[in-house]
Amino acid sequence: MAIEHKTRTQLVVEILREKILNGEIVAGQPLRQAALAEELSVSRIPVREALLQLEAEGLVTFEPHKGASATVLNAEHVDELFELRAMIEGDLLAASLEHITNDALAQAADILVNLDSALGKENAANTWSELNSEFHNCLYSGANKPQTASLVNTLNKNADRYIRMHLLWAGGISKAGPEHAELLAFCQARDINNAVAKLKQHILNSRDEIKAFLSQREAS
Amino acid sequence: MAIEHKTRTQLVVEILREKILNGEIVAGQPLRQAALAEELSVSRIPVREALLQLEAEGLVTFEPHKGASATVLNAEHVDELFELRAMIEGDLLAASLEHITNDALAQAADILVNLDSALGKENAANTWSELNSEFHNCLYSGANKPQTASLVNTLNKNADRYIRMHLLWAGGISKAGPEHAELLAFCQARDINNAVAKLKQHILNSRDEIKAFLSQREAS
DNA sequence: ATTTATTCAATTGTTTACTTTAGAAAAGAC
DNA sequence: GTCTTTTCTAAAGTAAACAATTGAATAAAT
Repeated sequence: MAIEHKTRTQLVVEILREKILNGEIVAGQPLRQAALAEELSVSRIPVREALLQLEAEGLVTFEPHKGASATVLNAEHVDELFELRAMIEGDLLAASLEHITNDALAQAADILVNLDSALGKENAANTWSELNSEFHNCLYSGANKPQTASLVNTLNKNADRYIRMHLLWAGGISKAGPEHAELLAFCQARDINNAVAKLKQHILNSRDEIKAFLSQREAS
Repeated sequence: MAIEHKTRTQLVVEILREKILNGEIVAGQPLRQAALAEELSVSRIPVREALLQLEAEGLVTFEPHKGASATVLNAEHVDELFELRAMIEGDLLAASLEHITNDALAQAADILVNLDSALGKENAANTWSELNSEFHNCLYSGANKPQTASLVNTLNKNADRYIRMHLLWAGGISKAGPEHAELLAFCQARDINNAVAKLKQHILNSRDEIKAFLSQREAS
């Protein structure tokens, strides 16, 4: 198999994205091109291109002549983001369940086992959110809607920031475990209506927990 | 008022976007950085950055070391795109009608008049699609959902390519005129359910017309 | 003392020049 | 003659140098 040559831009995107997701780069803090370039041992060009891509993903804002910074996290953003996700992912799940394979469902079940056992471990936030994405993507694998799927992944990268924050500070979305199990059961039964309803409820519940956490945090 | 300094990248984005939307740049045709740079009298860096932004908008695909090209237009793409639009714009309209002002509705009515009269004129495709966007955005102005609104605008830039193509070759979406009028009437009556249903029907009708046109075109 | 110009430094935007990659053409092996 | 290997070229990726913009600090004006 051929070695895949990643461009410096792609590497910088991945590094910066991870730093934003895990909170190492804090929201609002200016991202100086020269500083990042030196830190990562590249020139400013790949850094600029990476920042541009991250802006398209919604993780960064880029103002001409002013510079870039990680987008700020707030309650209104959560509201809109998670409602969008509930709507679009609901649609995607419905389309997927029409054609999903038993293999995909078995794989989802496997991921669920790892997901539950990830909570106590080292680096829980990172691995949990990664497995969580895998689980959901697995359930959507039958949809055959590439644009929608890629949109969902972009939205999830934004949601991920809140989910990791919440995981880190509050120990996790309390209802996620049982909700995932129930969701999978409805999917295995190909019960589209209940599966979609459960998924939307799952997303909106996490929205509520995160909003509650955020407003509590803002108060102090 | 201060003079707004647009960066070269921004200018290149606008020029290339317009060329893609109006078909001057044909789908699949490779976009050579050096050639574009010379044509627009800039260096390759702003061209690269512009291509990256257009990729984020879905108008261009960018493959490392291979180069960029305008994304290809096809029936499956239309299907997914217009269904996404129907769902998201429906949601946006519902949210908007809760708070929309009479001023916004009056403005929408004004735009509708211009829209109808634009069809016969010179450059009909460009002005029609621009006014069409304005009309829809006007109806969504009460939503207070900035992320959703910006997503809708991105999706519409993609849809615009098909709409302009159809406008140019087939003379326009046949039912658009009366549908717009009916939609506006429901909005003025603040009849959310009927307005949303009409909007979705309007979007899905244009999907059908465009798909019919595309498959007919592929045959010949 | 407050407001308006002016200078200056930090940072971004852009160009030019250099390096690397991918894919086609040419050369060699069988 | 077909298949592998090598060479070469066009294009993309990257770096380093240069130019332009912003906003703050300073100076001037009323």
